[in-house]
Amino acid sequence: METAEIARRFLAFFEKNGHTVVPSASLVAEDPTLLLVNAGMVPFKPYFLGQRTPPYTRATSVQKCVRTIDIDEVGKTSRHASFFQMLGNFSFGDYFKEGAIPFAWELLTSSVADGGFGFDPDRMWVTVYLDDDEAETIWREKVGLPADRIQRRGKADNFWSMGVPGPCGPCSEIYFDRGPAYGAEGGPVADENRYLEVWNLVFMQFERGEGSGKEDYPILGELPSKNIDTGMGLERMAAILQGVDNIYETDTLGRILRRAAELTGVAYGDNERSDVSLRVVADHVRTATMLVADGVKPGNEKRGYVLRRILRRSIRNLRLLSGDESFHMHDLTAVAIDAMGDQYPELRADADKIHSVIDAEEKNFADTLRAGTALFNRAAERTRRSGSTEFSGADAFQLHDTYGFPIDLTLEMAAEQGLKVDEETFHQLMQRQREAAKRDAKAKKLGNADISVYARLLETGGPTDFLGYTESEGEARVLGVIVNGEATGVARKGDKVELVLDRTPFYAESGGQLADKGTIAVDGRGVVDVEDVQKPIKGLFVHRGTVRDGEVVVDDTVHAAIDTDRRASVSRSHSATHLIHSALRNALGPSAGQAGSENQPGRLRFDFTSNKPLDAAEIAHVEEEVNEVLARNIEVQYMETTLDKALQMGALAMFGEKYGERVRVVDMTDYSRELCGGTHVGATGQLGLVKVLGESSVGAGVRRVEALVGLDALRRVSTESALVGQLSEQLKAPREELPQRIDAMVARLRAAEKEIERLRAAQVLQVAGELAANAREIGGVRVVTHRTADGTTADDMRKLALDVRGRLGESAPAVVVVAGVPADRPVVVVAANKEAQHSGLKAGELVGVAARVLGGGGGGRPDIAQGGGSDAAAVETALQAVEQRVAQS
RNA sequence: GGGGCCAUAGCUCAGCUGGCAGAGCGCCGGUUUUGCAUACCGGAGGUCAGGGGUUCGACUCCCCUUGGCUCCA
Repeated sequence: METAEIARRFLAFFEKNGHTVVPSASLVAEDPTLLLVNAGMVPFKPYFLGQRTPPYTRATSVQKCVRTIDIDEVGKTSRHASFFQMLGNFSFGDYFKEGAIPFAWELLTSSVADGGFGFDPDRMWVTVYLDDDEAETIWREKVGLPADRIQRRGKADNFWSMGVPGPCGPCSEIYFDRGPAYGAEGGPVADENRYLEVWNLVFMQFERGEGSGKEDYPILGELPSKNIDTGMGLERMAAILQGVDNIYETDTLGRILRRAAELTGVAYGDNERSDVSLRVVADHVRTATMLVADGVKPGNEKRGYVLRRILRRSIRNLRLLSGDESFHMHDLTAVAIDAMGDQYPELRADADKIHSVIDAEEKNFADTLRAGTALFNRAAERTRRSGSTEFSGADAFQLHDTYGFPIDLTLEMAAEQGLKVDEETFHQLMQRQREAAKRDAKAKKLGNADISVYARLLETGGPTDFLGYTESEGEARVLGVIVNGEATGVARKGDKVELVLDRTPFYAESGGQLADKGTIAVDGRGVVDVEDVQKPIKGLFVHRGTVRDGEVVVDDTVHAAIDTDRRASVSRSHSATHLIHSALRNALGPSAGQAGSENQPGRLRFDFTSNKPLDAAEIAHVEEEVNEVLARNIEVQYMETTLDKALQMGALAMFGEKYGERVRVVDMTDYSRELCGGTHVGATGQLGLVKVLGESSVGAGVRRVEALVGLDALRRVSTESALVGQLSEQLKAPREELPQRIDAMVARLRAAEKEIERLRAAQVLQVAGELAANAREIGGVRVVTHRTADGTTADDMRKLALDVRGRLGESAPAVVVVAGVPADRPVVVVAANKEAQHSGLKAGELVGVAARVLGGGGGGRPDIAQGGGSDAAAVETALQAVEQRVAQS
C-alpha cells in the first residue's frame, strides 16, 4: 500500500467517525517555544493546555514533523528519520479510552477491502501503564485481545507529559509482531525490534505539577475534561505494509535513495558504509525539500541552521559516495518533490523556488569546502614541517568552527597524508563552545518568549476587531493593561504600557507594513501615546506606548485615534510595493518572487528572489512602468474570499507564508492582484511619484530594491537635479556631457600624476651619479650622506639611496644616508651594501642612530631601513651622527 | 542570543615579529602555429572595504561602521 494511500485511509476512517480533517500545519511552528513542529499534536497544543477553545471536539490529521535530536542515528537504524509524518486522531473532552482503543483496533485489523490496514489480530500486542486497569479491561473485554498479549510498563515508557505543569496521563501502545526471524519471543517488553510499535494512544487524564525530569513530578488530580492524543508514524506503517525492512526502502524515500545510488554509481546493499550514506542522503534531501517548501532558508541561526546542517550533511555524503565533487542536489530534490507531490501539491507549484534555494546552498558549500581544503593543506604542511605526525585538535577545531570545514573531512584528509588528528582536544573544544553558548542562553533567559499573558487575553476577550480599513478613530473597551510583561490592570503616567482593546483602528505591524502610531485617550482621565502595535499571537493586537497623562484601567472606555498623515504615507508605500512587485515580475518573469518588504512612511524596501543583480536599464524600466500605472489612476479594490478562490483568481501569495482560510485580496485591475492584509490608497494616482533609489544584495539569491514615494520621492528628485545643475556649472559642461567630461578629467589627472611622478624620480636620481662619485672614505667604508630638497617624498629618498648604493658596487663596504623633510617632519633612509653588513654596519641600526637625533625612531632590514622624527632642524646633525657611528666601527 | 574569521588587481588568493603591494588565472600586445587550458616574451590593471586612533612610518596593531563566511545554542 502506498504511503499516500495509507494517509488517505487514516483520515477517511476518522472522518467517517465524526472527526474534522485538519490539514498539516507548516513545519515552522506558531509556538514560539519550538523551532520546528516535532510531533503530531503540536498544532493542537493550545487546546490541550486550555489556552484556546477548539472549534471541534474530534479531529484527525497527518502532520509533517522534523526532529533533529538524533540526526546522527539517521541511516544507521531502520527507524530514525529527520522528517516524518504523524497520523493522529484527537478528542477534546469527547470520547476517552473506551473510544480511542476500539477505533485504533478497528482501523488496524479491518480488511484492506473494507478500507482498513488488514493486520492479523493474532500478531498484535499492546502495552498499558502499570496501574491502568481501565485500559486493560477495554482491551480484553471490548476488543477481545487475550490477556497474555497485554503487557504493563512503567512511567518511562508508558506515561506521557509535556515536561511542564499541565495535562499528563498513561499511554497504551500497539505493537505488531514481525515474526521469529526478527528476534526473541515474549512481546514488546522483551524485544522492540521484533515487536514493532505502530501506534501510541495517549490518555490525558491527570494534571501534573511543577517538577524536573521526565518522571519526577507530582500528580495533582484528575482533569475535568479528558483528552485523547494518538500518534502513528506514517513512514513506519508504510514499511510494514510494504513488507520492507526499513523506512528508507518505502515508496517515497526509496525513490530518492535509488536515484542517489544511480547518480553516484554505488549499488545499494554493496556495503554497510555506503548504505548508511545513501540512507542519510535520501532522508536529508526529503527533509530539506520539505523545510524549504515551508519557507525556511539556509542560514546561521535557528531553523535556517537546522536546514543548513541537513543540506550540508547530504552533500557531504553524496561526495563520499561518488568520490568526486559533482552536484547532484538538483536532481535529487526533483525526485523528492515528485515523490511527496501527491500528498503535498504545493511542492510542485513551488518547485522552482525550492530548487533555487537548495542549488544555491550546494554551490555555497562547495566554496566553503574549497577554501577549507586550502586551509587544511597549509595547516598540514605546518604540522609536517614541525616534525610532528599529529594534526592538532585546535587546528581541526578552527577549521570546523571558523571555516565550516567538517571534522570527518579533516580526519579523512589527514589520514591520506599519514597524519593523525588529536580528536580528544577537538571534542574538548567543541564541548567548551557548547557550554559557553548554553551558559549565555541561560543568563539571558531568552529563546522561550512568554506569551501566556497574551494567550489568556485572547482566550477571554477573543481576537481584536480591526476597524482600520475604514476608520481612523473609534471608541473601544480596554481588555488588558500590561506593564513589564504582567497583566497589572492599571498603568499610570510615565509607565511603558501594553494595551489590548476589543476593537481598534490601529494597524499592527505585519506583511512588511509598519504599525500605526497615535493616541488612546480615556475621557477626562488619561492619554497613552501609542508608539508601536504588534500581534504577538495571531488575532491579538497589542498597543505599545507610554502613558502621557493620568491613568488607564481595564474596562475603561477609550477613544483610539491614529496619526492619519503617517497612515496615509505608509499606505502609499504599501501600494507602491505592490506595483513594484508586478513591474519586477513583468521584467524578470515569475521567478522574481517576494522575499520580504518594509513599508515606512514615504519609503519602501522590497526583497525578491533573483540570482543576478538588476542592471541600470532594468531598474529604469521598472520605475517607468510603475509611474505609468500611477498616471492611469487605477482604483484599488478589496475583496474578502477563501484562500482557494483567491489563488484561482491568480492573486499572488508570498512563498512560505501562512494564510488563514479567509483572506483579503488587494486588486489593481489588470495590473496587480495580491493577497494582502495591509492598508492601501484609494487609487494609484495618489502615490504621485515613485522613485527607485537603487538595488542591492541582501543574501544569496535575494536582491533588494528601495524606493521613495510621493513627496519624499519628489524631494529626492529635486535635490539631485539641483546637484547636477551645480556640477554642470562648476565643470562648465552641459548636463548630458558630465560623465564624459569627468572621465576625461580623471584620465588627464592620472596621466599628469604619472608624469609628475616620473619627472620627480628622474630629478631626484639626477644627483645619484654625482653623490656616488663624491663618496667619502671613513675607516675603509665608503659613505654618502645627502640632504634632499624640502618636499622630496620618503619614497623618492628611498629610491635615491638604493640607486646610489647600486652605483657604489660591492667592491668595498658602502653606506648611503639620505635625509630630508618631505612635509613638516624629517625622514631618514639608510642603505647598506652586502660588504657593509658583513662588517657589522646594518642599515636598521644606523637608521636608529639618525632617528634618535631627530627625536623619533626607525627600523627595517639590514640592507635598507627607514626612520623619522619630529625635529626638522636636526637633519644635518642626524647625518653627522651616522658618519660618527660608522667611524667608530 | 554567544563566539571565531574574512574584506588586497576582473576572478581565486598569498603578503611572517609594522619598513619596496605580489602570484596564478583572465585581459591587451608580440613571437610561436597548435592533440583537447599550445608555448615563450612583454604590458596594462590597486583609495589594500569605509572611518578614526597608535607610530617617524600602517595592507600589517587597536577601536568603530558596513558587507560577507562560519560554529554553538
